[in-house]
Amino acid sequence: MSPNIGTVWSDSIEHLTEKQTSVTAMSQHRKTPVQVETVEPAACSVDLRLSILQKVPFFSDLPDAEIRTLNDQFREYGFQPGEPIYFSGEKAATLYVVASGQVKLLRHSMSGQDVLLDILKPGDYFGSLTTLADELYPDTAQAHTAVCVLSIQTEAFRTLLQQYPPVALTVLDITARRLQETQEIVRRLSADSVEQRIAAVLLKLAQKLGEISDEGILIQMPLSRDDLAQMTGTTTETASRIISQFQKEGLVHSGRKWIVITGRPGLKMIAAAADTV
Amino acid sequence: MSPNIGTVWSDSIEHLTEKQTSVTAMSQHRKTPVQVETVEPAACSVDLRLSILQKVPFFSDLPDAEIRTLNDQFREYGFQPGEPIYFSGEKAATLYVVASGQVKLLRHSMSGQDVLLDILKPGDYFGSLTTLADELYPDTAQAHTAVCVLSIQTEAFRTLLQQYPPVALTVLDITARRLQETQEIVRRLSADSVEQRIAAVLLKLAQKLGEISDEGILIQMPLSRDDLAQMTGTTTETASRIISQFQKEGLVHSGRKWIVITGRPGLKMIAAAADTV
DNA sequence: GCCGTTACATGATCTGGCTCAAATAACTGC
DNA sequence: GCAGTTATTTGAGCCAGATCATGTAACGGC
Repeated sequence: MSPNIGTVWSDSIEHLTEKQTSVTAMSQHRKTPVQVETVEPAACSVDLRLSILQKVPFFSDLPDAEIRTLNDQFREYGFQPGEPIYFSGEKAATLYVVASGQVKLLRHSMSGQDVLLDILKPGDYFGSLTTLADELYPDTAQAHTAVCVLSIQTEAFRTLLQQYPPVALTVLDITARRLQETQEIVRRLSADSVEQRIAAVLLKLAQKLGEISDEGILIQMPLSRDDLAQMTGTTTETASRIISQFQKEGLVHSGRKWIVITGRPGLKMIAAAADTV
Repeated sequence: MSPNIGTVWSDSIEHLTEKQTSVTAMSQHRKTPVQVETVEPAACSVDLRLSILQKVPFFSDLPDAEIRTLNDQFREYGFQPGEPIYFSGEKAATLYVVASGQVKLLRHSMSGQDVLLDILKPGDYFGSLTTLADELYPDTAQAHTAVCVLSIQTEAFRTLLQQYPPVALTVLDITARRLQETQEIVRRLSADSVEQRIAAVLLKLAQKLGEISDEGILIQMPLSRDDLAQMTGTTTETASRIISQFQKEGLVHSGRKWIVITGRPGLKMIAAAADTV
């Protein structure tokens, strides 16, 4: 059997915003180039709430008036970096939407090893989407940066989905897409080397959170070797070694908790390479 | 941080059907105990179609009259074991439902290694659920046994979802559930040993396709060491070694392409064990 | 019932990546 | 600016599991 193999998803970076880095034009920086936005932890303004709800892909189809109504159904919460939003095993009945900042989604193992499933950005949803079975969160959500999240009871959300079929379809699309992406991760964990997996994750993050800087594509969030390791099913040490190697090869420029991609084509080669050459 | 860890999903086997094994009461069988149902490859009867559509979780809420209408929208196809239903990379615009038999869902890697994402049973859907992006199948669907599948154009299906919001919600629930399960696989691949992964997959398959026999729970489908390896991200040899070991420990009884679970509690211990004891 | 084919088993060897360990370097708070 | 803390780097040894190799047993076809 010789099926078509290939990357199916778009991998353009055209959407990336170019931000004028006022600091260190000579690029020999040692300080993090990541711009951590300091959010008032306990409240996002009403304006922010509305603009976020509009930005949530779910609701982008809805008329403004409807969104204003929805707005009342949501509550807002702020969390500090590292703070848990909910724990795996807790009773699950709430759906969340990231308003600002980033949220980590992770699963814990008996061995103590945590696996980082995803890092969510503003507009992404998480938590309990459906009123299934036993109603316990299978994963833990944790603030990665300072975040503001909007929340709604799962039941209320489902009523809403019944009311607006197009919204339900959009939510389905997003969930189906996430399933595809997660299946690709399964494939990578089963068939690719750690080096390939790390290259792939860097490219993915660049696509998702990348920002053009004078040196290359800055992944606009704090990203430690350990985060990287938890995302690729390896150890901190190995992640560190691989990043060092990439840096030697001129593919990335990195420091403490930040990475700039300087050789996207090279990383793509590595991520896609068949071992058997 | 010390979050709650634990199995969230129900793991009962109460639903398993008990089938009177007419063959080899003395259980020293060498021939496969798996009962391969021989289906007319190119056609499932109209009755079968209706009863399948009713069984599909999507439509179980719908009144019979509606289902009869739906029936016209579906076409049916038969496939022989090993035959591809669609290939990754092909243009995707069709949604399928398994009517009878089992379907493998897999992804290919450049290295030639295939990863088995799931084995679907009657009532399960696969193919293109949503009209997303570039419309290429990211995975390959292949008949595992002789199968009969029903198919509908993705567009028609979406129209249908718009018409029946409760159906859309059910589809969403199923997709969300699959996402959860796939994330659990990611966790296992990242954090568990091969032995644990194989034990877990056996239990999962037992829950899904198990049938009580006089010896234990028979996984009612052909299941080779290679299938097992592709599901757990290991090699055929290692899978074989682990099964041999399980057999020595009295946890399973197995032959060529079949496995009976004789020690469910033992397997559960292994699947759940923290390495650090 | 025999033969060819296809799974499966198992030994021997090799290695990518994990573990353990210890030294630096970057940030933070004061 | 200094001290303490936390992230990163790098080395050395080790091991689970991959690879390579070979033998054997089950099954299907005729």
